[in-house]
Amino acid sequence: MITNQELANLIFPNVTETVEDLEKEFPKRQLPEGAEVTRFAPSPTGFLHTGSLFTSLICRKVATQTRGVFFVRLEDTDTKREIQGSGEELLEQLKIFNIVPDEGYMGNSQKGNYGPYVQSQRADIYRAVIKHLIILGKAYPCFCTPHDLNEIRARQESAKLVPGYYGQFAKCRFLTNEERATRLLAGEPFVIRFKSSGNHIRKIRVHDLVHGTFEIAQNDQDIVIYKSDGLPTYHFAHVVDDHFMKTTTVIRGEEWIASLPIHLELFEALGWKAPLYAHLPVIMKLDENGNRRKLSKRLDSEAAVSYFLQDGYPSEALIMYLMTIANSNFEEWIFLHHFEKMEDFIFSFNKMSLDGALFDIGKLNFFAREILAKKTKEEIYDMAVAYADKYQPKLLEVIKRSPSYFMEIMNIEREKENPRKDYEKFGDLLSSINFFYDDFYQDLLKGPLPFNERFNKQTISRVLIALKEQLPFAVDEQTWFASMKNIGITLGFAPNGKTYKNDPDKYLGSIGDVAEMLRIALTGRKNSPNLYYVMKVLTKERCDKRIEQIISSF
RNA sequence: GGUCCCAUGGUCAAGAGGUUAAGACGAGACCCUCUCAAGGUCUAAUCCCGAGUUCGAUUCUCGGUGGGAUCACCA
Repeated sequence: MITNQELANLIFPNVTETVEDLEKEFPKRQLPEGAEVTRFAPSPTGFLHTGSLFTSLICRKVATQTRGVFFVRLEDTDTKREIQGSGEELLEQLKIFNIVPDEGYMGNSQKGNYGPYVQSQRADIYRAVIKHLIILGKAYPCFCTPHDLNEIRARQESAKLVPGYYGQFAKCRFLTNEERATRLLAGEPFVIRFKSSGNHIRKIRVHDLVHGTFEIAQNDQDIVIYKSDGLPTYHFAHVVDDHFMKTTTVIRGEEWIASLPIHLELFEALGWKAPLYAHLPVIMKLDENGNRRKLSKRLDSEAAVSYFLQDGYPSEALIMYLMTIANSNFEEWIFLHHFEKMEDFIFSFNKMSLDGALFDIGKLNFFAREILAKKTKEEIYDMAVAYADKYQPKLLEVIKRSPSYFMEIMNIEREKENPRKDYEKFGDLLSSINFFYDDFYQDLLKGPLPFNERFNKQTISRVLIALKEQLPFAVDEQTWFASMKNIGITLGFAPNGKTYKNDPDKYLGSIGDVAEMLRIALTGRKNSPNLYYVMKVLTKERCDKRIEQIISSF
């Protein structure tokens, strides 16, 4: 007769640490009343997902608000899917969004007393707990091959039964310890399964911070907790880690609700108190058939946080947008606070909507414009340089030609009550300001200029020559504009659009046409910020040269 | 398919047993105007369906429908 203890020793001969030892090693945290311990637990399988940013944002917020702890744990038990370096990348990207963990995995180091925070370094801990479960008779080795498993599944499907490894189908749970030992000794590959005592006919009540209380079927699957590669599965690692790391609130995506009964049963089997759970709605996207689906990293560029970084969105804009999804009262709050100090907003789980929001890039753009409009020219400069340095060398080169010139450009109609709101991301900055730079301006001249065809070249020349005499370098905006108007009138243009429309035969055009000629001559395009300021920034020398060049090209 | 979650304009959504059913983004119109952006004013647009409870249901209950998530030695 082989006891569970003997079986456990046979499987894990070198594991001497017990669960009690571990409990001593990881005592209760000393934290203020009401402090919550949250965690973000990504797998290093690629770049940061927008949904993960959302989750980690809320984890950070909840911990900060309650003076608790937010830590990061790297879930790298799937060695096949692991992408080298992506753990560090994840951390870096979180930092860009001001989401910095208090402890845990920090990229190249680890911080805190509840580690290690990388699952592949916790093998001894998992083994100790599994050994404990085997001794308790709540876990057993399973020798079923993928082939066996497929067979079971096929039988269940044809009999229209719930698929899986449970009850009578869990063949290996009925093996005697002698049989187990014999096969183990023979070197048969195995996994360890949890011996479920649940029944899916029975329901359990579960509590969720977002969804409230609801009923769900008990788990009855003998899930794998220890893989043949010696690493735990997610379910088991979650329970063990969040227990020993003293997580109070597990905040994760809604896709985990279905496996909640497994986790709860595991906690119970180990005699541990389960944490609070908050299952967040997933961010959705409309597919080509008009159906909603979860943002997919493979199909949707906006699923990867790096997409927004590459485009040069201000990081605050994405966070602000995500906060509107997180809490329905946030938007009103941030309007009231003029898009500032969003860290002062108090997040609450019950202000969270229950169905996943469609990702709305238009709304993100709106926040981005608001945020950039609020920045000073110095801030814009710093942000632009940081962006360009990483993603757009050409932009960096242009900015560095003269930081002060760049700042003047960016400062047009900025320092006022209602600043311009035409920039939303740095990715398209260069194309909107390039005409301020002579080399780009010359490139623009290579194409046809968008002069109104109603006017011939003589007329345009006459207008430009006259205006050139009155460029606004010694006068204020009103004075200059009045003088442009006068020049226009002298040359046969109506003082405003209305006058022209009422009597189109009497005039060559309106003052708008005059301004347009000048604008095209100076900028190569029909739209630009206020001409007065554009000219000021360009300097008299440049304006003169450009006008002369246009006239002589006719 | 089983199980669970969800359901107010195009999107994000507030809302209470009786409301003209907020607000924001977006769209459209007008004003301002040298164009654009901004700003101002205005407009259009929503309670999934069916029963039940009730004097009264978009709100409560049930059923349907629709959408989503999940059913691995992945997390």
